[in-house]
Amino acid sequence: MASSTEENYLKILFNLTHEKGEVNISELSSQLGVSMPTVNSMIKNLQKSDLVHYEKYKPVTLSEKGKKTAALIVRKHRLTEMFLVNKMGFGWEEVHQIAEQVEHIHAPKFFERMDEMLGFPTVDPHGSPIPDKHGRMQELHYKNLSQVKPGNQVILVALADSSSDFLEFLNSRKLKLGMELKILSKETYDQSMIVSYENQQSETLSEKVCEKLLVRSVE
Amino acid sequence: MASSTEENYLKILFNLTHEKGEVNISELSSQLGVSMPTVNSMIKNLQKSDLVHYEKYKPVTLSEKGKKTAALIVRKHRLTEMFLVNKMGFGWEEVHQIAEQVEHIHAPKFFERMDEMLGFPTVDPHGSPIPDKHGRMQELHYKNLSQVKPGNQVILVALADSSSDFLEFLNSRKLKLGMELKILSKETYDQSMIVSYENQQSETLSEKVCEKLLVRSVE
DNA sequence: AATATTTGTTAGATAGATCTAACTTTGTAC
DNA sequence: GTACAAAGTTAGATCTATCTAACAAATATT
Repeated sequence: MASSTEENYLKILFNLTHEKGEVNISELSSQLGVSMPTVNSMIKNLQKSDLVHYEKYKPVTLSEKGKKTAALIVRKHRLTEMFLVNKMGFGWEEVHQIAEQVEHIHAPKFFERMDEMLGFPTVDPHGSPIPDKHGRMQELHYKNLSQVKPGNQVILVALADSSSDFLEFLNSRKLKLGMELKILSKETYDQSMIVSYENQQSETLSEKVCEKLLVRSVE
Repeated sequence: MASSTEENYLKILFNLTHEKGEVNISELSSQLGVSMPTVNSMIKNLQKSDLVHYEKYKPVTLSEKGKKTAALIVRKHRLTEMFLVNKMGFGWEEVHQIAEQVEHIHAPKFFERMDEMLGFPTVDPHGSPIPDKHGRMQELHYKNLSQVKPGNQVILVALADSSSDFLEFLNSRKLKLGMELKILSKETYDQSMIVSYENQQSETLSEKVCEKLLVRSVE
């Protein structure tokens, strides 16, 4: 069984694979906050356990076994976040650090009970999909708000950044998942957007923010 | 901050101190499932961090700092067990292994929320006291059933053994905390007792079992 | 009291996860 | 296409938590 450390490598490998497609040693190194030689030697371990494919100087990829293992850790993380928000009254900006620890607990029944109590959710509080108990995750490819043309109306369905800083920013602007957003205009100079929502509130959102807001069109 | 390993040493030290008064290296060794030299060296570490007092060939004792640290770990363990039973529908025989992992999570708010949701319980599902958030634990000194004379009536309030084997045995005899028990007779040969309870059910309980059932007199 | 048993200690080895320093390979830029 | 920068690797050290083997102290037994 993988150690917590190995589980973290697999999880980050899984997330980076979905975000950027390719994962190299230096990216892992900075995401994990450890030196490159450390990553290098750990990747060799994971390779010995058939969890990753690796060739010198090439990007690292998860094996099928590694993908499944990683997906099940991500599942535990996201179920935990959902449980903390929906059953324990935490704000979405508070749950990441806790889930980061709970995800390493080995107790299938514990997570099955969470799942049941939550009514088998398919996404977490940040709109990220929750892999099923076999480690299968539906790939969701949403547009981000910065690609939407002024005049259009969309629904905020997920976030490309779940850092507490960003979540607190969204709280301060009363932005929540599920909201209908109307793009009023876009500034050509800095790509910032003026967006109105819900109770006619309207806000200016920088390009940096718009890129992290994932949306789908209103049917 | 103490590692999970150190936390386990402190917790077992705390529990053994309350159960047996004195704690020696060999007892720790068998309870933790590690060799005596390992315990010896870890105790020296804990001593450096002022968590225990130790002199060669003498029993180990917790310092004030160690007591508090240990009590807070026990608090997390017992709150978790209570949460699993009362809020997540687990049986009392299933929760120990899970709590064993959850107790090492560093997230004060997580346990405060559990505490609130549970209505600030003072004992866990096995009747053991839950230390408060300052690490203070009320000492409960219950009699055990084997010391009760035939003819008397008592209430089952706690267990001196929370192993799943014992808990499953209690399940099979429908024994639960809070039940009123009447001692009908005691066998002089093997100290086994015939006890009746609730719906007039009556059972023979061996001395070994009676010693693990903690009771108080009916007022 | 002498001896045997249990308990505890010391020394030295190992495995996991990390680091720094030094070197190599790959990719980029002029 | 050489040269520089970025990315990756190797070697060797460190720290934690563990082990076994050998020895020493304390306790129990006769």
